Amino acid sequence: MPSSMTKIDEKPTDRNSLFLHANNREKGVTTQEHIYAQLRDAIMLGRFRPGMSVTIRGLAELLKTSPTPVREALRRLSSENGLELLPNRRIVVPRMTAERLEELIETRVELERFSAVRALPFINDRLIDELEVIDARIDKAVLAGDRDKQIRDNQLFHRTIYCANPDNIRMPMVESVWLQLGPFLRIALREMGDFYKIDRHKEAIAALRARDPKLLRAAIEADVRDGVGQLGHDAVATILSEG
Amino acid sequence: MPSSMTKIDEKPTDRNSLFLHANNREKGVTTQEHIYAQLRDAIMLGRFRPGMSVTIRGLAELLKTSPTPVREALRRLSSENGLELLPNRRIVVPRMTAERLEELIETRVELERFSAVRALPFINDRLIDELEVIDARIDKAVLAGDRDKQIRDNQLFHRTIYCANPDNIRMPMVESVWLQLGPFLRIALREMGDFYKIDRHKEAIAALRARDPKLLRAAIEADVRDGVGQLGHDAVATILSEG
DNA sequence: TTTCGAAAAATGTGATATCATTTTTATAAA
DNA sequence: TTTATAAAAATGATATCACATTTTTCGAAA
Repeated sequence: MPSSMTKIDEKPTDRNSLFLHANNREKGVTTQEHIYAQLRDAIMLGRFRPGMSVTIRGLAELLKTSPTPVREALRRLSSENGLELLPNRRIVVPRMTAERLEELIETRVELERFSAVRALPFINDRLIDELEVIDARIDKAVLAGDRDKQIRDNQLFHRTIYCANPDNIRMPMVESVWLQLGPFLRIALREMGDFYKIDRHKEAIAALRARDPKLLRAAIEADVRDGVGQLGHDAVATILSEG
Repeated sequence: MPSSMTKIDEKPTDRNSLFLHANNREKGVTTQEHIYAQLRDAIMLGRFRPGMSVTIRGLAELLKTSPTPVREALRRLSSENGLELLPNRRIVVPRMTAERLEELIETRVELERFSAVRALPFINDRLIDELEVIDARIDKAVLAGDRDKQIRDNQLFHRTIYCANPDNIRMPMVESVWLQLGPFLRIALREMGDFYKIDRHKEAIAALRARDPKLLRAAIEADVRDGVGQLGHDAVATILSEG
């Protein structure tokens, strides 16, 4: 486990506990954009535990800026349902329920299968080669136990496929689902261990090479379900009770 | 045509042209929330023409507030892809292309069919009665030529179905698609006239009463396609060239 | 008339101050 | 010890100011 996780593990309800690199942002990127990216990344990688609350001032202090850009970044993240603005104006990481989890998974399946098929006409061999490079990186990350890289490159793999369609308007929706699964995903991956059964990515690549929509749909669905869907109801209950 | 549209028609690229009631917001609603709702409503109802640009200060003046809450509202709307924040920091209403329109329609079909079916287990007779009341209101609005009411109540009809599922996480995505269709929808409705072929809502209601998923999917798909999908390619081209 | 360039205006971004509300803390009573 | 209550602190919301960048304006040169 990376040492950067310890603090959160100690006091689950503590806010503003920690995250990555504080302020090494490129030129031309606004503060708001930078904060948004940082927070989004942290949520995606499961740095924030469900139920945890954050404050504008706390984040501003942590990221060495004023409340204004933080507030806008939070507004965006809540628009994408990565954070929840409670009626009492408190900002929390949404809690997971078995029902919500199922909705998220089924929605991932629907959106991503469809997006893959809609991208198919735009797929070329160069892009498939690129996908194989990414997939190789994922395999290496799994072996190395590098969860962050695994999660990030897995998303990159999917994003690369779907965005082959230049007019794809579902990408923000897919990203929103990923964001909502983020706080849960980290815990799930820990519980599940690394028992990756079959490499669905290789199935997807084969389907893309064959330009076969049905195979592609099946591969994407299988991959999504393998990711978080395969958890038995008992395991889900265990994880849910935790956060 | 409501008189409230004239200004925009006169000078299509003018910004901050007009909208509804300026400041009659309920107590407890924050300024940002109010502005967000106003702008969202305006976009949904096609008050903003594709390509039109808005400014923070302009909207702030128009709505009699400071730039701060306006910026946050705009941030939210761009997160929902109802507005576009250009790299040169200008804020514009996205333009429509034939490809994007097709993506939007197909995504509506996928999302809404699925959401309807996922709501089916939660449907009760009281809710179906409610739907019939809403549908009657729509019929009346169509006859009266009240486009605003037609659009609003049509959305309410769909929302009422999908939100019967208390864990539905696709509603924000559906609303985002509606938002993106907004600026186009108004023009499309004007071009198409009122030739509503068959009342798909009544088909949907029948399917709900029968608790029949297949019928429901078919009815929802037909309704969505009737809405904007039925436009021939020529008509689309005409409309697109306009904005 | 068109094109170019500098001044002026407009605009987005971010920091700070103020206010209202909420949360927390501290103190006292049961 | 627990509960209730009031003071204190924290927090979110908004307005305002300053700054950097972009856009527009306007006049001179081609």
